[in-house]
Amino acid sequence: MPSSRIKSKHQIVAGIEAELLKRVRVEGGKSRAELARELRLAPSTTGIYVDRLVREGFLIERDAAPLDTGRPPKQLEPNPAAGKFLGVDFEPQNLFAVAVDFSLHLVRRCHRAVPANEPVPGILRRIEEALQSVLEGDRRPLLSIGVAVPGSIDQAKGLASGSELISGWDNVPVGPRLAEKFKVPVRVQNNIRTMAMAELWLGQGRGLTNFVSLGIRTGIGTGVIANGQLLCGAQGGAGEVGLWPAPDAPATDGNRERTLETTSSLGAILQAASEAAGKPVDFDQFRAQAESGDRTVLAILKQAAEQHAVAIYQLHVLFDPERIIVVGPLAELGALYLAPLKSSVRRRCHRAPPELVASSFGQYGGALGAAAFALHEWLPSR
Amino acid sequence: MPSSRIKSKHQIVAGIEAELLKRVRVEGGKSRAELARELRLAPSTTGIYVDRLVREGFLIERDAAPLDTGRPPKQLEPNPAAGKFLGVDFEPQNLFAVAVDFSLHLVRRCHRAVPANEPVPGILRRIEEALQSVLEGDRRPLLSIGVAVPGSIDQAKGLASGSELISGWDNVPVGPRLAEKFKVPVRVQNNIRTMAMAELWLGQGRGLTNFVSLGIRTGIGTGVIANGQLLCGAQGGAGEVGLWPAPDAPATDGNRERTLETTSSLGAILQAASEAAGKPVDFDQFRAQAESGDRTVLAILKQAAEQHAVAIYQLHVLFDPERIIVVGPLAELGALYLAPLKSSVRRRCHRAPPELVASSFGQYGGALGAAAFALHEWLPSR
DNA sequence: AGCTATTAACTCGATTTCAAATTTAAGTGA
DNA sequence: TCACTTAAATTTGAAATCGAGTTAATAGCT
Repeated sequence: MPSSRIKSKHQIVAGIEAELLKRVRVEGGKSRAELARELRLAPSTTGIYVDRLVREGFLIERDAAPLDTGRPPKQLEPNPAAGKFLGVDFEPQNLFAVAVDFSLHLVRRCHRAVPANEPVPGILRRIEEALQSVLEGDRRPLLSIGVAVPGSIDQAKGLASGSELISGWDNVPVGPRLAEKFKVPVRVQNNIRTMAMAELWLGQGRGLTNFVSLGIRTGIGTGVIANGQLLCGAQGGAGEVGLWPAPDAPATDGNRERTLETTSSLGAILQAASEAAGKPVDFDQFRAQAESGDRTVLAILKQAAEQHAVAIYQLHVLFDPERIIVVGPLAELGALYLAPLKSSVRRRCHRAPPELVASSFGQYGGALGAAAFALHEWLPSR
Repeated sequence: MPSSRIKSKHQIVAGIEAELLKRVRVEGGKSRAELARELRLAPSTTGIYVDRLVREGFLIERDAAPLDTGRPPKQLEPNPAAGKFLGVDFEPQNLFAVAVDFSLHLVRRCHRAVPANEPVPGILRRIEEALQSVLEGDRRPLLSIGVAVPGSIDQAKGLASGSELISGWDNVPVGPRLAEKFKVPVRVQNNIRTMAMAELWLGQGRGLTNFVSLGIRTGIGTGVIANGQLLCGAQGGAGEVGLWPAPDAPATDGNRERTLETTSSLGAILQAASEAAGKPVDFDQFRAQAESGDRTVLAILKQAAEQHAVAIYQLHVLFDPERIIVVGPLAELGALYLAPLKSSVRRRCHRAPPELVASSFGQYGGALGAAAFALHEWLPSR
């Protein structure tokens, strides 16, 4: 494997502590011995770390599960009272925020609609306000905040740029601004990618090291986990498959180029449905019509699935993932959407088709992913 | 960053030694202090490691370069006599093999033509024979062998499978077979990916952590370096962009599907040129015709470049790489190929187009990459 | 020449981590 | 009840790594 970075002792120590906490969170009830085997550390060393984490209140010891044979292990659990993390997901029309405890269980959430064309300062204020609202209500210490926003992300500086859908979205200092207000580390990440994080740690991607999530909301993008790592690209702008050409798609209004996003995003789908109905259709109406078997609506859905299938096929042969996860409102339609999608993908594949599943998160996936991202990047301070 | 694996002490030690050697190889003349800063190790620790590597004959100390101020550092160089590595690249019609010394300098190479439809046992015999021929001629110890072959790769077992172009290419035990004959560790990797390795360590990708190489030979594939790591996919089958649909391409013979590979690989290009000429055209002839300004040939080239540009644009927005490198015979055509390619890519991009360059390796890129792969995976035995 | 500034390389006591041995806490069967 | 087995947790002495301080080697200046 090319140039894996060597870490200094301090980094290693913090990394081991973080990794221990992570493993206990992901699957509680582990013992020191089990962790030692998993991390290939000496049992004695693991003991030292675990003892410290227990002493500092991050882990708690439950009394021991019986075992067929041998001394029963003392089981470890994350201490929910150790602290909490916030996650917020902003996409042009909506703002979702969550608070999770130390074991990633949801403790609070909120949703706010955002007016179209809200200027950037207003957006930032609303993000702060939403975070404040999920922050209240318990006295656990706040440890870190994850923020999911559209566009390219400069993670080091906490800046967001270049979303086509928001004017003035350029070098917006999301990270520094929130860090100053809440006095904790803030991680900024693209919101399609945080949805992939949510899948990786809580959803359909648990235990996998190679998967692709295709997010279909106002725009279309992918979050890719390869070798267990999130792909961000050199400028934090990876995953913009919405810009891929879609030459086979039916023409939309003549001026715009035919891309995956202009022809087959949720926006494009709802617009097509609105045009067919002669009146504005929102997603709930669209869903209701689809579930009642409306032919026109189902045809629109199938048409879009056809386009998505092309992209999925391409991602499949490019990444050779273990699984491809469809994320976003369409995932909530179940077989109505997934069946035509799968059959279209299968038709294109000569070899084994990808394992294709729908996300099981609702709308809060992006915010949960942001919180999970913050949690997993967070290091127990020494 | 998700679940980075914690390493045991032994792994760390071997890893540090390998990393030190790597850095000295990539850029000679480094000092202990410089290496300590780069790896964030204590100078004392670095000293211990370097001393050991010098004692064991992997590094040699040159006397000290002057410095504006301060004690001049003892410069370190890889010891070319420490050992050598072999690399071999098999693609359906050709076999390239190289021997490199410990600092990755070429010491021997050879090329063999392989008859079309050569059965698998014959292929393996020819690979062994080519390796044997570059092995001879000096007495440095052989340390490891890298093998580049088409198809999906099971790296752990050293098996290759599933190339559409070779019948019977299924679970071929390349690694075990060569390991038994040559008694050294053998690394097997897909040959498009080894070409990316060659770029990463010796070519246009040096110093980058995010780039894409697009290889156009008999087939079309990509090798992607993301976060400094090579993407292989869950089954070692990543990068098969040759299977991407190419609906805009002109029709080839009616039966075959229109994919990037069927419409725009080197094979497809030469076939189109042959049809136009009414007689078989090989690449050297094609090249001569292109360089003499033959309109038909240039039109065929431009047509292909148009298709490649679509794929490059898609890879650009998907990976957000620092650079995209075109690899393979077409890269040798220089501006004749690159100019239409670049203009076509630019036409598709609304934002900044990718930095697009041609590989500077000749045909031995794959073999060199295989050797580099073996070298970088090799660990100084303890 | 002698002094100062600067950086490399080395030395050495303190700390971390390991591997092996020991202790602990159960179940099992005579 | 009491060995015997098994596996977790802990203890312990050895090996590794660190960080701070020391020495070495050079340039520039007086």
